[in-house]
This record gives sequence, structure tokens and C-alpha cells, in this order.
Amino acid sequence: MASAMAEDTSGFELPLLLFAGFRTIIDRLHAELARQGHPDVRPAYGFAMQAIGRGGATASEVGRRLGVSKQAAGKTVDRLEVLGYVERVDDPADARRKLVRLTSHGIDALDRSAAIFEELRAEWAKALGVERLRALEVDLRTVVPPGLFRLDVAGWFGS
Amino acid sequence: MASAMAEDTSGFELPLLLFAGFRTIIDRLHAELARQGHPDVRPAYGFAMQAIGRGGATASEVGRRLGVSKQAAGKTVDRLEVLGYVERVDDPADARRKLVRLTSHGIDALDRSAAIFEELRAEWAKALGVERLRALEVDLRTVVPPGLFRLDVAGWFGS
DNA sequence: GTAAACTCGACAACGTGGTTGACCAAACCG
DNA sequence: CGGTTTGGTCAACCACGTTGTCGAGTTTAC
Repeated sequence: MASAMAEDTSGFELPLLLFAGFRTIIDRLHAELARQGHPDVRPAYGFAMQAIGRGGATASEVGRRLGVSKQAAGKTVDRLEVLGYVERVDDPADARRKLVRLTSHGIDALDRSAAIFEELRAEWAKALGVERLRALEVDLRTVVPPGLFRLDVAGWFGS
Repeated sequence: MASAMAEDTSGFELPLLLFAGFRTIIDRLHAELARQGHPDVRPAYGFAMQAIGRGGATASEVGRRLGVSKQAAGKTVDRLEVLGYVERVDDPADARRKLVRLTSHGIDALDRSAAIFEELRAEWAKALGVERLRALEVDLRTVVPPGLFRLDVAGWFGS
């Protein structure tokens, strides 16, 4: 009643489309990563490695960047360590801290991820046209609250 | 080298934007739902109730619609039952089946969700323009594989 | 310089949402 | 009729998150 009755799309579909888009990209990334020698990188690990970055970081810092508790971040780092993607080294300047650094294996995963992300974006650009894709990104940036790149997926789903 | 060097956006940002958009909508939905008398509806419950629908469904069917195992669906139905959103009734025509039906409380939650989704979409339409939003939806539909509305978030993140 | 306050990393208990595997009972199908 | 499929449940387990506690090390304030 209030406004246009165009009724073009149910509002329920929009979040589903956004999630499906996200998921499509992440699924394809990991499928490709698996093909390229990184079969056990999981989404959570990928995000954690991104948060660690080439410069390394402490577990607490990773937690902050990902928007999760330091304990959660610590556990993820544990798993990454077991898989050989990162190593922990003592910080000589501060005995409390343990710097988490990507191993060469971790760097390789990160490099390949970046390349695959570019390929996937290029595919979208081909399917939609560069302009449309750019518009999509611009529009998304305008409607999502800035600054917030919170990746606490599992915990968020549960409360 | 291969193509345009515009370098407008890192491919890494696209999935983040999509996820942030999804999350923004879902978070705002649940904040509003909480304000309207449904403080304990969580994202997983909302999706499950959508899957049950006004006609009701069996737990196995819910699992199929959500893309999760029947056991997982059964557990979610358990929680919904405790919260008073659904009830289980025996199917007189098939003694194995237990039909899961939304209670009036569940229907209310679903109705309000639909209304809130429309409001949120209207907000986006206001911020972006109706045409841009429609384009965004169209584009998303063309790049995500059709049919697939898989909501097994937690399990998917882990594997 | 020492006491208070903060920070890092770790341990433990727990919650949520998912998975497999095993079963039984009921229904379907040859 | 007997064999297969399907629905629901139990039990164990896993991944990822949470809070609370704690000791050790660092910083800040007096």
C-alpha cells in the first residue's frame, strides 16, 4: 500500500542471493585450492591466514582482526600449526607474545588464493560485464556498514 | 597482463562484500524480530521455519530442503519445539511420519520476518535506487548456480 | 621502585550446528 | 510374502565459537 506495488522480488530472496554468491565463490576457491595442493585448507583457515598476513601476528591480534575471542583464534592457529601452514616463534622483545608466522606452505596457499580470487572475479566480470560487476561492488559497499568485516560465522549463527 | 589493468578491486573483497551484505540483513532482521517479541529466534531457526512453511513438513523433508542430514534437522526441530515455535503431530496416514507444524507463535514469527525482509529491501532500494537493486538481484541470479539454496552453514564452514 | 593495571597465552567447561553410523518400525514393491 | 526404502531416534564425534580463570610478563602511575 505504502509505495510501489511492483512486487518484483520477495525481500526474502535478497539475503539468500547474497549468501549463495558468497558461498559459490568460497566453494570454488577451495575446490581449486584443493586441486593445487592445498586440500585441507578450509574457509575458516583461509580467513585466519588472511588475518595473519605476510607480516605475522599474535593470536590475540588475529582474534581482533577476525572479530572473535583470542581463545578461538588460538585454537584456529593450533590447527593451522598442525597442518604446517603457520609456526609460532617467541617474541624476543616480549616474553608473553608468540608471533604466528606463515610458513612457506602458508604463503603459497595465500598467494594461490589471491590468484584464484582474481580469476573468479574475472569470471563474474565476463558473465555480467565489468561495469555491472563494479556497480554491484559499489552498491554493496554503500549498504553494508563500513569497517565491519566480522568473520565469526559459526559463533554468530549460534546467537 | 592478460587483460585490463584497471585494478579497480581486489578479488578478495567481493566475497567479503557479499557476506557482509548477507550478514547485515540477517542481523538487522533478528534485531527487529527480537524487538517484536521474538528474542530467541536465531538465524538457523528462521531458516528452519522457512523450510517448514505454513503447510508443515516432516523432519526429513526439512533436512532435504535445507541441505542437511535428517538428524541435524531433527535436532533443530527439537529446539524449535521447546521454544514453542512448532509442534509435532502424528500423521494418521503413515505411522512413521511425524508432521512438524508451525504453531501460531511460529506463524507470527514467519509473518513478521516476511514484513521485515520487505522493509529491509525497501531500505536498500531507497539507498541504491530501485533499478540498481533490481540489477544487483538479477546479476546475482545469473552468477550463482540455480536451484542451490543450501543453508548448511555451520557444517559447511567446517569442511 | 614498587604496586596496580593491563595483556598474552593457555586451560577448562560448555553451547550450537553439523556429521556418521546403527537401529527399529512402518510402508512400499517385486 | 520377503526385501528394500524411508522416517525418526540414539549415540558418538567434530569444528568453531563462547565465558571464566589463571599465571607470567609488561606497562603505567604514584
